[in-house]
Amino acid sequence: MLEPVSTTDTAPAEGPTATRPIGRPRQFDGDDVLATVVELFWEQGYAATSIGDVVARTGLSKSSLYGAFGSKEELFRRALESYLGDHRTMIEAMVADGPKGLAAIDAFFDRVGAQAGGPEAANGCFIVNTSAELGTMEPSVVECGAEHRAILRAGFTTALEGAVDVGEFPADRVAPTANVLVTLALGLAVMIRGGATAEEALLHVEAAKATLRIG
Amino acid sequence: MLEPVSTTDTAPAEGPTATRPIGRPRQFDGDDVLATVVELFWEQGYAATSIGDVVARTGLSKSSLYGAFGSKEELFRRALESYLGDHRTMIEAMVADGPKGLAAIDAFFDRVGAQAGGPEAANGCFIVNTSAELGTMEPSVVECGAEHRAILRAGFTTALEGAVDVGEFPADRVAPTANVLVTLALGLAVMIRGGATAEEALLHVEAAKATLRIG
DNA sequence: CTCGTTCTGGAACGTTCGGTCCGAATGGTA
DNA sequence: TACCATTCGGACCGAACGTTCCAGAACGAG
Repeated sequence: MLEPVSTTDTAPAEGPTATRPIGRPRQFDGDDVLATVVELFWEQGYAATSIGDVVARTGLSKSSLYGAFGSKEELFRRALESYLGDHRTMIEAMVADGPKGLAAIDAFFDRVGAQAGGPEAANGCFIVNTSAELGTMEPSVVECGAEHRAILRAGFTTALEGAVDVGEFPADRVAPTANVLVTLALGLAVMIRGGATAEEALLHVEAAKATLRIG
Repeated sequence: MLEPVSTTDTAPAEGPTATRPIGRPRQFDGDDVLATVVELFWEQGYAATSIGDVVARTGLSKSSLYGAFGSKEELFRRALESYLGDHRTMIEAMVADGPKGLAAIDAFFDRVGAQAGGPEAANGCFIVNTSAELGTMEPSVVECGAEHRAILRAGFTTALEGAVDVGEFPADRVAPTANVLVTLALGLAVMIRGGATAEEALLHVEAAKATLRIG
């Protein structure tokens, strides 16, 4: 993951001078396909999603899929990385562009809570679902989960430090509170994925937000 | 689930006077088998566990399994219910017999945290894993998850009320804090299942416990 | 002991799985 | 235009899946 550039794995080691690939060009965009595949695995999980499902959803043929991604396992890994990248970008954007201090954290949890009980089933967080499904079977998934938590922790820490700056929050409680917020985010994700009603989810979201303000 | 009595589903409607079953008796105990099956599904998840795995682990033959439980789906449902029952019993026992007040909550989270990074992989919570894997696909799983949260909420509420009685905790914060603790419990479970190191898990456990004492 | 009923082991069923293969199609290059 | 590396669609593969079936074993009742 050196460059976030669109690549499908058969990209023939593009040198500094972008060499035009020879032979018949791909008829699909690898990143578009990956986005569709993320949706699918996110909804159904790894084991319950067959290559046939992927073929049906993407419209590609099996050989195109295997030519571009190698195997179901690799395809899944790529999907997970893609999701993680998007997630990181989103968190960083919220911290940088959104409200500051405790309001930033409110905004995050409101957004999480807004998923619950939607018309189409709410799927929680792809990484959380995958961690729960596969556990420690796949080292890359373990690493992905750890990085996911690190991203959340960093975002919460930055927001809490902003809150400290404006006197909203005691400085000595930043680190433990960031950890609590990470755990709460994971818990809410699994709760929403599990079909909690919007009311129940909202209750937990409000309780999480209230936690920040009793110092 | 009227009686927690050992039944496998082909029990011929045992009347008030226990009628002796006719024909060849079972050569296994349904509850023992179910306990083994819980382990297996807990470790591997629903979709990744085959009937062949169950046969290998239990030592039963396929026909015995199908005769007693009907299908993979029913077997899984029974396993989940069995786990939920054990979980309820354990929580109620902790509340009734263990330390009181905030110390009861400490004990719970210490116990959760102690799982992390063990020699054999820590599998988190079977119900949490299942909720994350299956989402809302199966209504009985949704219901099971909701009841799991209700059990936790009730236990935490009782413990917090005990803390209020001895002046450890403000009465007006019992309900929201119980909800926060439920969310934290789910979050920790998925984190541990995902292979978090013992250090990271302990950090989050301590942060969770600290949350209770800043009022 | 014999009968009736149930359980057991293992073979067998049709389906679906992840993955491979190959001939036809494609489009850039010369 | 002819060439050629590559991709595409779809048939195909062996293995594994969940489930069913059946002949024989096991036991209680008569």
